[in-house]
Amino acid sequence: MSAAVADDKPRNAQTVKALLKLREMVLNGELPPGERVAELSIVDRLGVSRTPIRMALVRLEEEGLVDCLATGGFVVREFSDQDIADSIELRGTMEGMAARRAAERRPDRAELAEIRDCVGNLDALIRRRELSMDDFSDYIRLNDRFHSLLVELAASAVLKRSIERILHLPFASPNAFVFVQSELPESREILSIAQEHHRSILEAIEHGEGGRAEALAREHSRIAQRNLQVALSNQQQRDRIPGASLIRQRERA
Amino acid sequence: MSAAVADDKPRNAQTVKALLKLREMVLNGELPPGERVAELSIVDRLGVSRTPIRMALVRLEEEGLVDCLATGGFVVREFSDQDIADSIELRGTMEGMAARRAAERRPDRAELAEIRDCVGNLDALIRRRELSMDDFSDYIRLNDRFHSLLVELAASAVLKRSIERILHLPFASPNAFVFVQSELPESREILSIAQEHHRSILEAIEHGEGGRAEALAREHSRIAQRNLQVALSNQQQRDRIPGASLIRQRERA
DNA sequence: CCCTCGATTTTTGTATCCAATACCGGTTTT
DNA sequence: AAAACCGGTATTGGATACAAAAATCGAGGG
Repeated sequence: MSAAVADDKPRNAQTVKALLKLREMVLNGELPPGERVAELSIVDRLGVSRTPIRMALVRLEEEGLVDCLATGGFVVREFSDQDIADSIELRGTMEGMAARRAAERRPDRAELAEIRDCVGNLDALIRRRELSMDDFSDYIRLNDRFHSLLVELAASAVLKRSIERILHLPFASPNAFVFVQSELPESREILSIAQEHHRSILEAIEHGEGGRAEALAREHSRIAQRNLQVALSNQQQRDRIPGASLIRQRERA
Repeated sequence: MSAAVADDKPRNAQTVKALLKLREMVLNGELPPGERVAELSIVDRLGVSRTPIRMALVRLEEEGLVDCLATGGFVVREFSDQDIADSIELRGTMEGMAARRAAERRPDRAELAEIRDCVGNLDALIRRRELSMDDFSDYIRLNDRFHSLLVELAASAVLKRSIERILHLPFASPNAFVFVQSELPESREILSIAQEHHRSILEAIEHGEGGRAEALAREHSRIAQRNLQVALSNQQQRDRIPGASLIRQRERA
């Protein structure tokens, strides 16, 4: 019998630790945009040697979170509002392709079971009278699941990789701005619209309607675009710095 | 006066050397798919120490050319014919987005000058009676340039990065299969069709017709799909191994 | 004959070491 | 006073050292 509990110590523990921590530090602004990332300063902060930190930095550079300085070393990349909007649009485009591919593949009932279940759960969630904070985190989980399953249904490894990579960019994830909705009076309506999208995307896939599936997935990503706009104007009202980062708001999520 | 000749010795020369060489070795099959990449074996072959090799491998893993083995180390990734087709489709999708974005941006004459020039040169090239091998390499250069400029016109850093990354995948580049055309009797006709696409994509951008530009860019990528099919059936005729790699053919390019 | 187990030998992941060079401040010079 | 110069420090890229894990291979047992 296998005695292996979840004591999974990956062989490259230090590197993944550095990668996860550094990514988090960049995303939540602990390492401000434009700041040079001195490896030594990270060494004391994380307690791992330079080597895994450098590996992690290379990965982050490929992901696009840091830039490789010509003179050597890395700086935290600055993301303009336009960059964030572009990421969302690109995600929408690629998820559109995924939806079309899924529809054209004509998956059978078994393959569709999970995503149907997911949509069903979302339906049930939305139907509740009041939406507590727990409900919102459930929503985020289910929403994430829907998007993952959609990509899975496209059955394309390269598409999957490309989409997953872009999700690491700041605010590109499908629910990066759900926390904005949760504060909006029309929150429930937005969720209903999104859920209507989910349902019809699934329907289009079931019917093999590739074009419709694609168009809907793209339209779906516009919700994120709108939430981004709201977040930006909220922030603009709060402090008068126009294009500044959204990091503060995000911490509440 | 600046005495600096092109003695550009980048600070990280070893790493880029390892990256370029390793990428080439993977792409031309010197490192066959499925083979584990032992760092030591690379050390003697390239004459650089493990550290830069390791960096390069991490980058290649992010690019998708090698996979990170759960047990540790890297293996050359296997690309199925479907993977190659998917890469082309994804490139077409993203270039479609680029074309639409370019059209919606309404670039002015100055911004369009280069791509117009490029299309003009392509026109002149196609009009020649006979196409020599030199002409074909000119075509490849100009075609590459057209696609780069298209992405440039979209003015989206994140889109640009995503497209450039996928171009590193095997046979994903816009002219990966032009060498197939060059052997085909209908070669000239295919080039004409492609050029017609180039012209109308530019026209759509000039007129601000985003949807048309997108549709055309996508259609344009179908040429690559067809060339892939031809290459595959060619190879299937030659040796009877169905899904085998296209590497042999590529070496002639 | 095949399978299992164990010792040997690679190979990896991480830490450290070294040389080169970019950065910073003070100094000098015009 | 401003700009160029210079020297010291800090930091990076690359090489190496070392320990732990994994593949390899052979012997022994079923």
